[in-house]
Amino acid sequence: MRFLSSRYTCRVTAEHPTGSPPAGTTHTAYPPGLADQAAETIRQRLIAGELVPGQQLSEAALSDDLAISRNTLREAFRALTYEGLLTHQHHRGVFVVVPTIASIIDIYRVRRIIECQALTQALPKHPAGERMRTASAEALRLRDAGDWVGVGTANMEFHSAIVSLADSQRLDALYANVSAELRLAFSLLDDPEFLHGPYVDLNTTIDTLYAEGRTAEAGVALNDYLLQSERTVLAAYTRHGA
Amino acid sequence: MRFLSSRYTCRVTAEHPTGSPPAGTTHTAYPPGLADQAAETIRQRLIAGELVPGQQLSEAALSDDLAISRNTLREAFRALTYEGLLTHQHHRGVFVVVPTIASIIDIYRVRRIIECQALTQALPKHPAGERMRTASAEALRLRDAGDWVGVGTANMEFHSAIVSLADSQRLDALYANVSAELRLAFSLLDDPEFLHGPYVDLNTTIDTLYAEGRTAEAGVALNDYLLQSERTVLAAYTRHGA
DNA sequence: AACGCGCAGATTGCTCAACAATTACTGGAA
DNA sequence: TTCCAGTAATTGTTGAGCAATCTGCGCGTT
Repeated sequence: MRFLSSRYTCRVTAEHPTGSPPAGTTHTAYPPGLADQAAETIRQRLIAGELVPGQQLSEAALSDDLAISRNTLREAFRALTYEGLLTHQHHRGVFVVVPTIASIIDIYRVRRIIECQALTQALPKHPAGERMRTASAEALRLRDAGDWVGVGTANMEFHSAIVSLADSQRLDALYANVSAELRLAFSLLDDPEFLHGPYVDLNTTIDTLYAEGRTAEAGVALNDYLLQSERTVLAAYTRHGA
Repeated sequence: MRFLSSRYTCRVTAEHPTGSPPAGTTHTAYPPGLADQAAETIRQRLIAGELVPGQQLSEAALSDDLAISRNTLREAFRALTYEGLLTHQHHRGVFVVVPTIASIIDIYRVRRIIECQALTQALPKHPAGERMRTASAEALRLRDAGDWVGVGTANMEFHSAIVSLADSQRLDALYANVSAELRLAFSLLDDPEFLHGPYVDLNTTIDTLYAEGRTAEAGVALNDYLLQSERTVLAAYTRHGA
């Protein structure tokens, strides 16, 4: 079957001589396409809590609801599975991922390695610094307003900004996935004040440390931050599971 | 459309009470399924050089060649696109990714952050240490045999082992993707001796530093290693592109 | 009552054929 | 040559359909 390889139209397209799509962003073209739209819809239903961890997603029901064909929905499933939000069991169907202790530990391991390194090695005056500032300020504001779920999203934006200090599309994409998966775990715990409240002040601390150019100190502060957060989440998880 | 959400069979399956598939490994069940097989076949054709960067993959031709339907092939495309090996342009088709300077810089940025941190924070006597040892020995052996492409794969295995020191499935998966993409760039350059030769000895150096528990020194050595490798690759790339 | 067995019923895996939408190609006309 | 149709080819998406597999239920046996 080797000899068949010449069958594909082997024109090395001159359209993207060295350019080609960034290969690290959306991976899809400008008018999104139904499969991508469906994936986005499912993503938003996940963060809205309409789909809960462990729930099965029936192809027939969902394709009917989204008004797309089963084949198209399957493509969306494939994408979301690779993002870590759904699992696919052969001949059984796709399910919303249920976060485990192991996956939470894994996620925090990833976060410590990437976030701390990004912060420690960050260049001063990086554009993402502004994102950090506004996110931490927003978290502060929403905490005083009692909007704990808003605090959660602001927190996530803050950490996403930290990762983007590293200037890597691939790390940004990984973190987006990891972050979405962690949100699933939080939704399972259902105590946003306890999960997000204590870290608002730590955000501003890290924020100002970076602004002052003390990135090394900011890095260790963030490490402590994440270790504490991990302990909290795991404690809540085991308490909740019992 | 909110009220429709109850239409899906909302049984929280008791089959994976807290377990569920690891969610970080293959994402698919035991008998792989045609789409996954097709994705694997395409992957191997990529590393075999049968598919070159920039080449278009026609749905009709490939589905015919692989003896699967277009829809199934599309699922495979979706997967490979998320792995960073293919790009998808709306209404134009899928193409093998052509590595750019920017993507190479990005990949090395990821590698420095993850590999160095994994090595620096590595625990002693980690099982992956054995993988490092055998991989670096294999690279040494293959270099003396003049098998430079073999040296390349041994090198990749060595670095994959370093990443697995961090004990994170997600980092392992990310590194697998990044590594495959980098292989694409190497295939474009087509000078394995120049690209892999100089690093065989550095592998053993890092290897022994880790074995002696001097992880900090190993980490900085790896950092220099990667910086040098990046310079080499970028130089070859610009030379080749001109 | 508990356990195993087997048979529908439902769901997934995959294929095929078809059509709309878009892009690529080809052949003139200016 | 350049521009601009018109045509061909490819992708996007659908819907039906069938085989393979899983699920659940009833039934008989112990």
